[in-house]
Amino acid sequence: MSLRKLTHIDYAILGLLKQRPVSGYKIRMTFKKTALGNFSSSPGTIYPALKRLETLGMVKKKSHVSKKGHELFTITKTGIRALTEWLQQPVMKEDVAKNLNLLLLRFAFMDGLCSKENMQKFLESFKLATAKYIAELVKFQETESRHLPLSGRLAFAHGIASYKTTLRWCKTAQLQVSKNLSK
Amino acid sequence: MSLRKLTHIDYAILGLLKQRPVSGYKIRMTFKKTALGNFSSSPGTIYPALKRLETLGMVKKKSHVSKKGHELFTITKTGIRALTEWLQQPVMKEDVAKNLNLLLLRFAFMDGLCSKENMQKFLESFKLATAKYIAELVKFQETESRHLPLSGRLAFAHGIASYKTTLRWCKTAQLQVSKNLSK
DNA sequence: AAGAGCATGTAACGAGTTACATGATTGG
DNA sequence: CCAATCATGTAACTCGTTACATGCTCTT
Repeated sequence: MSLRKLTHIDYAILGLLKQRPVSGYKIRMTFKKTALGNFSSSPGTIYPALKRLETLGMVKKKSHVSKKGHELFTITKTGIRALTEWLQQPVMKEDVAKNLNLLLLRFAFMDGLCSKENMQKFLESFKLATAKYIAELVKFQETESRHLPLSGRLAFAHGIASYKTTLRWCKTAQLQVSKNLSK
Repeated sequence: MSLRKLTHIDYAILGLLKQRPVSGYKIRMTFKKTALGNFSSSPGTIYPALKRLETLGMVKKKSHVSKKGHELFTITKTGIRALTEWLQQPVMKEDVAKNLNLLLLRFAFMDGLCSKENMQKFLESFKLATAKYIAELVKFQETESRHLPLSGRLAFAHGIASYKTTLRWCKTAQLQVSKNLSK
């Protein structure tokens, strides 16, 4: 029911509300001032998004704090289900290439919603997809890169270095999660 | 005149056309299959964008290759001017936080349009902005990070590692450009 | 008492997505 | 000759951006 697909911001909002109920303004400030800053914090984005989520039954107003002009939003069971489904979506290689931040956001939200096993599964497929993508990039570099001007080659090299960092991160994250798992 | 601001895709198209005249379809395939894949390659994006750029006088059809259904586009002087201005925009710290790829794209396009001195200036401010941003992230990590769950902390650590890689890249890029400058 | 910051909203606009539609050319 | 790929385009829809508008609350 109502599997109308949500936008990235919708999921980011759901993830925030999962941690604790907050107001629209708090959400805006979070998007503005924290590392989640790749999302728009403008009122014209947040408030319509909250309204959308409300009509979908994924968030609810907790209005007994009715100081007028300070409305807390809570995530509903439906919202939690949608969020969890999103978190457990398989890691696609386009995600690695185009939406890396989103993958990290998904991972960040997993605590408390996904089992450690699911987190491990996520990290493993993340790692594989990243390694595969790096291989593609390196192959391109070997064949085509000489035709690029210096700045182009350097920019391309940044991409490779960046994904290698991500690959290393996957491995350390796997270690950390498994350590946490066993204690 | 006509300083109506262009979108990111518009600039990406201009940058491609600067290298050599290509068809709309070629542009689509480039966005689809190369590392520029963060841009949409759908016809509903590319063809309207080309039309927009054409009415702005930034690209022109080179239609003597009129095999019907294969129209090459060329960049005009106006287009080159707009592209160059964009490349020489100062590096803002929001760009580092939100549009890193765009900064790299700008750098990739600089060869042939900007002087080596301008490229050096770009890299220097890029490096400073990145270092500043890393400092902010580390500060946040020290104060707030303990309140985050494990997956949140790890995701945050990815951000820091990633920007450190970018910082290192800035330095090596500076070296490469200066080497190239002296020969 | 005034101004800064908190807090919520709306309306117009532009751009990207999706889906559809068409036709030419090449390869098996 | 049929399918796949090349190649271009359009229309409906939704979302995000920008700019505006309102009112409360705290501090100085």
